[in-house]
Amino acid sequence: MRRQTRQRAAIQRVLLAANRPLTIDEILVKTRDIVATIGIATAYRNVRRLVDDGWLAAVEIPGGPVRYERADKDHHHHFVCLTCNRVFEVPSCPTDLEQMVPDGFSLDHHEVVLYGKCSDC
Amino acid sequence: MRRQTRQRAAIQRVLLAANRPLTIDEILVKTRDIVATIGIATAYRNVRRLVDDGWLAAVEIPGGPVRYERADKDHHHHFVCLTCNRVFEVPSCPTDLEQMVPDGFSLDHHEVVLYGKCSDC
DNA sequence: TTTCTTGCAAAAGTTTTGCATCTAA
DNA sequence: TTAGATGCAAAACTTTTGCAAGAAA
Repeated sequence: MRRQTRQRAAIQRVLLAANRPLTIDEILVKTRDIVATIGIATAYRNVRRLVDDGWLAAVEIPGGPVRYERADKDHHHHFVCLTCNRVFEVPSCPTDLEQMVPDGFSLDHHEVVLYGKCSDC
Repeated sequence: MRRQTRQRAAIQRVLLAANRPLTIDEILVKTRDIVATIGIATAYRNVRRLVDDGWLAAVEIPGGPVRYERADKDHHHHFVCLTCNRVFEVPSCPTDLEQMVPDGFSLDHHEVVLYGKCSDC
C-alpha cells in the first residue's frame, strides 16, 4: 500500500516547481526548505519510488550525476552549457532518426543531448 | 613527462582490440590477461589519463556504467538493444540538429543514443 | 491499532589518494 | 640516477539497508 507522507509530498512539490532536471542533492537541499529534517535515505527512497511509479524520469547527462524530472512532460531533449554547466530543455527533436537505424534493427525510442554555450554565457 | 609502461600499453592493446565500448571492470579483467598484477588504481589512473590525452572517449549509456572506446573512431552514435542489452555503433548522424538549438545558444557537439531491437533479437 | 515510512547509522559499492617501492629513460 | 608510475591499503564518495521509533489510515 502507498501512504502519503509529508516528505514525499515535499519532494513532489520541489520537482513540480523545477524548470530543469535536478540531482538528488539539489532535491534534498530544496526539499529541506519544506521539511527541514528529511534524511538523505528518504530522498533516495522516494525518488526511486517515484521513478518506479512513473512519476519521475531519470535524465542521465554524460559527465554529470543522474538528474530527475517529471515524467509527464512533452517529449523533449537537453542542452548542456559547457560554460555554466546548466541543463536546459529543448522542445524539438531530430526528424531523421530512422535513417540512422541499421538494417534489420527497429527503433523504439531515443535520447539526444546537445552541448554548447547558452545565451547567458 | 609521460613515461611508457607495460600497464598502459596493455590497456591500450585491450581497447584497440575491442569492438564495443568497455567498462572499467571489463578493461581491468582483459588487461590482467596481459599484465596479471595490474591493480585497480592503475586501471582508473590510466583510463583517466588516456581520456585526458584524447586517446579514449567516455561513452555514457543511460542506465549503465561509463564505458570507454578509442577516441579516433569516425563520428558515430550508439544503438542499445533493449532485449540483449548489447551496444552497437551507428555510423550515421542526424542532419537537422541545428534547428533544435534555442535562439542565442551555440552548438558545439552532440550525443545520440538509439534504443530498440537489434537484428538478432 | 496496524503497518508503512522515516531518520539515523552502519554497510556496501565505487573511485580517488597517500606513500613506499619500482622502473623507464 | 631520478622523476614518473605502480600496487596496496586507506580514505572519500555515493547509494542502499537494518532497525527502532514515528505517523498515516
